Order: sequence, then C-alpha cells, then structure tokens
Amino acid sequence: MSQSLDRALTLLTELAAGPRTLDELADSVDVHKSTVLRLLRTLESRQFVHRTDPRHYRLGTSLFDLANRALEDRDVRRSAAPALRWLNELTGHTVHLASYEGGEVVYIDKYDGRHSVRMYSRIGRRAPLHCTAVAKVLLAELPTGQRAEIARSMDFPKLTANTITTPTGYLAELDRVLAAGYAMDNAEHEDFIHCAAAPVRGVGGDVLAAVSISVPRMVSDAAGLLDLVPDLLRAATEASAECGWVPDNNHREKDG
Amino acid sequence: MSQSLDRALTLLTELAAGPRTLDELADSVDVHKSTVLRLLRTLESRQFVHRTDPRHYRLGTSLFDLANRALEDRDVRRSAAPALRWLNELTGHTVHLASYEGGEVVYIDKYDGRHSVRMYSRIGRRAPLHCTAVAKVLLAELPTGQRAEIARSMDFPKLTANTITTPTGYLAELDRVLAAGYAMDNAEHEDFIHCAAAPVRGVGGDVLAAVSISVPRMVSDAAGLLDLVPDLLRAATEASAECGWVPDNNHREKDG
DNA sequence: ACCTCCGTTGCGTATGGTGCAACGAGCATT
DNA sequence: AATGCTCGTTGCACCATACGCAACGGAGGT
Repeated sequence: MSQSLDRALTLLTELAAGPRTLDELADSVDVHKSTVLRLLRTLESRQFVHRTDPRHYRLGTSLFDLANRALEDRDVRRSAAPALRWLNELTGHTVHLASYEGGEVVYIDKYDGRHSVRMYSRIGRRAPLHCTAVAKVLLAELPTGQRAEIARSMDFPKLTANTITTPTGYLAELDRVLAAGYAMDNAEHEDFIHCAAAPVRGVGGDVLAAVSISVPRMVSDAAGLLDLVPDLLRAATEASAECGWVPDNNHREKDG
Repeated sequence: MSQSLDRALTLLTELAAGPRTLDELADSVDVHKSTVLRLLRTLESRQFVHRTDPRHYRLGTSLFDLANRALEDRDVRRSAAPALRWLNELTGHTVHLASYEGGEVVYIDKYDGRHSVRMYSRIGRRAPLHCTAVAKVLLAELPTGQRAEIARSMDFPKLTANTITTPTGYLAELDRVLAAGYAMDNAEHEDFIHCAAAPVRGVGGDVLAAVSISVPRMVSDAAGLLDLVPDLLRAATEASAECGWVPDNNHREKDG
C-alpha cells in the first residue's frame, strides 16, 4: 500500500470540500507541510489540483474530465438518458439513475425537477442502502444468501419516522419489491420527500441500474406517487430496451 | 515530485478511457506489474478504482463523488443553472457553461439539446481556445498584455475551413467580441455546428464564466443563430444577476 | 520599518516503494 | 481429463525516494 498515494488521495478528498491552504491540508493529513507541498506539486503538474491564488488550492480540471469521461462511458447511462429525460419532462419531478457497484449504490445520473426542493443527492454520491428506493431495487434481485449477508452488515440509522431499522424488516421489504417489480421510499430518507424506483435491465435480464422519481410530499400524497408508477415503469422499460433487454417471458421463477 | 503518485495519476487517466487489466496498465505506465498492483490496491481501498471482475479495473465511486462535489461548490454553476435551463428549454439547443482556470477553458455544465447531434463537449473537458465561442468570451476581457501572451503561446490547429489560425487573427476576433458583448463560433471547431456565447459576470463585473448555445447548421443558418443571441444574452444577464452582478453602467471604457 | 505568518528550499536519513522471480489460479486447447 | 499458457499474486532484498527538519524569504499587517 502506497503511503504517499494514500496521503494524496486524502488531500483530494479534503479539497473536494472547498479551497484549502497548505497549512490546513498539512493539518488534515497530519504530515509536514513540505511533504504536502510536494504532493500538491505533483497533483498540480497533472492538473488534478489548481491554485487559485498563491495561498489556496482547489481541485483541478483533470479530475472533472476524468470523472465525467468515465461516467459517459457507462453504457447504461447513455442508453437510459432519453427515457430519463422523458420522465423528467413529463412529470416535472427529479429523476435519478443509480447503480450498484463495489457494495455501494451510487447515483450516476440526475435530472432536476421543477420544484426547487433541496435534494440530498448528487451524481457520484453514495446512496444509503436501507432507506432509498433505488437501493431496494438494486439489491432485491441479488441471490438470497448475498442479500442476507448485506442486510446483516448494514447500518440502519433512523432518519425519519418511517425508516426501516432492522435487517429482517429490510429483507421483507426487498421481497415486496421483488413481487411488485418496483420499490417505494415512503419518506424513509427525508421527511418531506417520497420516491419510487424501478429496475433497468440488460441483455441477460439482470438489473443494471435503477431509475427513480422523487416527489415532495407537499406536492402529492402516497396515492399521487402511485399514479406516477406506470410512467416510471414505462421509462424503465424503455431504458431497458435501449440496454438490450428483451422482455420474452417473466423471469421471476428463476430464483432458486 | 512524487514518483508513485505521478504513476497513480497516469493509471487513473488511463482508466478513464475504459476498463483495463493489470498488464495493460503496467504497459501504459511502463513499470513492473507488481508495482501497479500495489498502487491499484491503494486506489481501490479508497474507492478511486474498482474491479468489476478479477481481471478488470475501472474508475471507482470516490472519483465521481469528488468531482461532482467540487463542481456543485462552484457558485457560478449553481447560480447560473436556472438561466441555462431556461435557455435550453426555450430553444431546444445544447447549452454549455464554461470557465477559465489555470490557463484552460473547461466546461463546467451542459444541457443537451433536443437534436441528437454528436457533440464534442463533456463536463470537465477542456475546450480549445482558438475555435470556441466560450473561450473567446473568457479571454476577451483579460488585460491586453496577457491576451497577447496567451495568443502567442497557443496552438492554432486548423479544424475546419473557418478556423482562425493566426495569433493576430485571433486577437482581432477578441476585439470584435469585446465590442459586441458576445462571441460567435462560425463552425470553426466542427463543420456542422456553430455557436454563440456570452459572459456571466460577478459582483465586480468581471467575467466568471461563459454561456454558450450550440446549433447544428442543418437546423439554422447564420441568421438563425443571430436570432438566438437576444435569448442568449438574456440568459447570461439573468445568470449574472444571480451571481451578484449589478448592471450600473457600461464598463467597456475601462480598458486601458 | 518591524514583525509575523506561510509558502518554499536543501539536505541527510531510513522508510517505503520498487523490481525480481517464483507461485498458483483460471481458462483454453488437444 | 490432463497439460500448458496467461495473468494476477506474494515474499524478499535493495536502494531510490519520499520524508521531516530547520533555515530562508516574501507578503501583508500594524
């Protein structure tokens, strides 16, 4: 494990929170500032960081370039984009695309809704597993053993009155999602927002990603959210088709 | 300058182009694969890279998180978003936001148009200085000496029939931009697209960013593009207002 | 004009990163 | 089913490299 690289990554993470001075960075990594200076110089030469004035560093252009290049290469993202956009324009609500990788659920695309509500999400941000509709969709079709494993090792911080707080409760919820073909987040993450999510499938029928729609509770109640589910499913189906999915037969029996 | 860090950054850049195996990466950095393996492990432990299967690495979630977090913190971007969105929905064309930093012009936001034309741009990507409307806007108001300096050190690859290929031609163009208050890219970058761009100003009246609108030539000719300029300027003005700009008096005289 | 605060530099040291070579798992080929 | 290949992985010994220290110098404030 490379020490200097690890420190540099810490620096980048720190810089993501906003511009920093050399001293501040040295404190946060807890090494001598000359060391930090060298790392910063290397990062700067590759334009991963950038100094705005002599005393402040911030993240540089290479980082944005890299991240967005990689995002664009995600086939799901590109293929799903038109359907997401359609859903967003049709309903006016915020639409997300998330995928499961490396044990985490990550937002890989986002279309802001017309209601200017403050939303916790951001492209690249990790979504909590226990209280988001996208996570439920993405985990629901994993093998039963793996699901149980994940549920056991998860945290269940209670974020609202409705948050599911136990592994068993969560596994039961995943079963409901599996049966319904879509997932709900009944204000389990934030008090004022509820969501619905549906799977985007690839060639083999496996879940590549999850589309979700987030609606302020002030704008519509549970019934109103349910009314949007057909549109959500239509967008998800269209996105799946773009990803090569062929809806030959139902695949719900295949679970062992 | 840190050797291992530098190598790691090369690895990240390489991975941005798509998934790679250990050997491929070792070749591209030209070091022993065991060394690459260690670097990758460090990157993996911080989730900057992620292995999809035992043999392939790709960029990980931290990178997306970092980049987009930093992007969101850009005040210009957040402040300009509503105006850009408005312009995008009104015209149906692709809208960009770009800023000048560290000697480069970088796209920091993008709203896709309804015409599905292939566009060279991407958030985080660097825009060529000599043939894009955004670059012209961002460079136009720099001090004359700095402008000349930049023009001298620039490259002028001829990309289309209309590309400006000389420093003097470019400086003359910047003067036109300064006088007009907006910039055009008359298919100087790509044969089939032309653009117009206008400045977004901050409290002091200085140019924080540039908004641009890109239109396929198949859809509208030069006159048609000009017709869009008032809308473009309106969006830019609105974005500027959000950034704290107060249009007290014209500041065109202030140039020395 | 002084002082302080911080970024910067040179240098000696030993830590941490490197390449080597051998191992082993997974896959394809016969 | 057995063999050979490819490619990721591990342990080890060496020395290059990244580290901390301490002294320097410039900018900004009082």
